[in-house]
Amino acid sequence: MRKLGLVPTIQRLVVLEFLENNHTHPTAEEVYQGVRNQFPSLAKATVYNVLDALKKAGGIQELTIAREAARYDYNPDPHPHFLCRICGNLYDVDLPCSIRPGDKIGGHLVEVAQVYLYGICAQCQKQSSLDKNESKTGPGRSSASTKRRNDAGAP
Amino acid sequence: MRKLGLVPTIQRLVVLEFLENNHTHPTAEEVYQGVRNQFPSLAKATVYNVLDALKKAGGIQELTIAREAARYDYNPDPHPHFLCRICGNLYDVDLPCSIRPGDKIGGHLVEVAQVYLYGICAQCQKQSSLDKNESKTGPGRSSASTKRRNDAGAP
DNA sequence: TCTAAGTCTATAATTATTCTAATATGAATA
DNA sequence: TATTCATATTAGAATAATTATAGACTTAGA
Repeated sequence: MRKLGLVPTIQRLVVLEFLENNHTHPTAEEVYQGVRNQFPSLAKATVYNVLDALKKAGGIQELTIAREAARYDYNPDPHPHFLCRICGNLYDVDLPCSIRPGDKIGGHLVEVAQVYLYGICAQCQKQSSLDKNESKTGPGRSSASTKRRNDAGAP
Repeated sequence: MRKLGLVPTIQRLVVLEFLENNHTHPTAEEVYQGVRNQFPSLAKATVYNVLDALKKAGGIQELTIAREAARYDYNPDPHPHFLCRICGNLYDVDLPCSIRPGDKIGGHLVEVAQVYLYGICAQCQKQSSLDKNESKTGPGRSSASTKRRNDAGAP
């Protein structure tokens, strides 16, 4: 925490630890809910403040992959992300990126580069083909988890 | 408009025409303001509906490059975008993209791929070096246009 | 023209995020 | 250790983008 140039308060440590243990790229709200159990006095504004401070210090990164809410990644190094429009899960993706901070493109100085992919994740593809087979014999059920909203929007 | 499978209402035509003539990637609010002059009865909800319909029909694309508001691009073909954190302008960028819709990455089916770049645009770099020289001789002035909010946030 | 389906308008509601002002805490100093 | 100052936290209100709702209005096709 000190390496980031931040005063190491208990709130910051708790939030950072939560992100360290939850690589699901939670929203600020999800961080707030997840941390409330072990730290009920934590205010939601503090979650926003802490996430912002950590982001600005380079300890985490913020993802604007979905319009509804920002998501936070414990890993501050740039790497592509994949958002499933069925289940809403957000995955890290391993791909080489041709653009680096410091590059100039069309005269514009690049400081941050984000690659966001949208589609159907491996698990939901599998589920959807299972559902199709099921529907030949019995009543089907939705393959979509309702963990997050259902139509996580591709732009 | 019919090619998109949409009922060609006057509202849809006016919004689409506005985007055709304004390649600045406006927000829904900016579309609304820009169209009000020639069509004062247009409701803001209609702007959202129309933009959503056009997006779903594949006539335009929605960009979630900034957390504050979605932006809309008359060109529905995927291509990288650059957001300047000084002036807030959003630029199209010409870069080959290695990922195509239909690709599978780590088992995930990619339908849409977005590349978002954040930094300082060519014009603002120039302006900032001008300001530095100015400040040696006289009182400086901010180089930042206030056209949009000033700290268009990189994630 | 008549009708059903789809669209538009105005307004209210929702939701993520930011602001504000008071309080509390951490770091530096006497 | 007591004091001080800057910074952080809290709770709640405020803001702003977006979505939902309900009724009026168009559009396309018979």
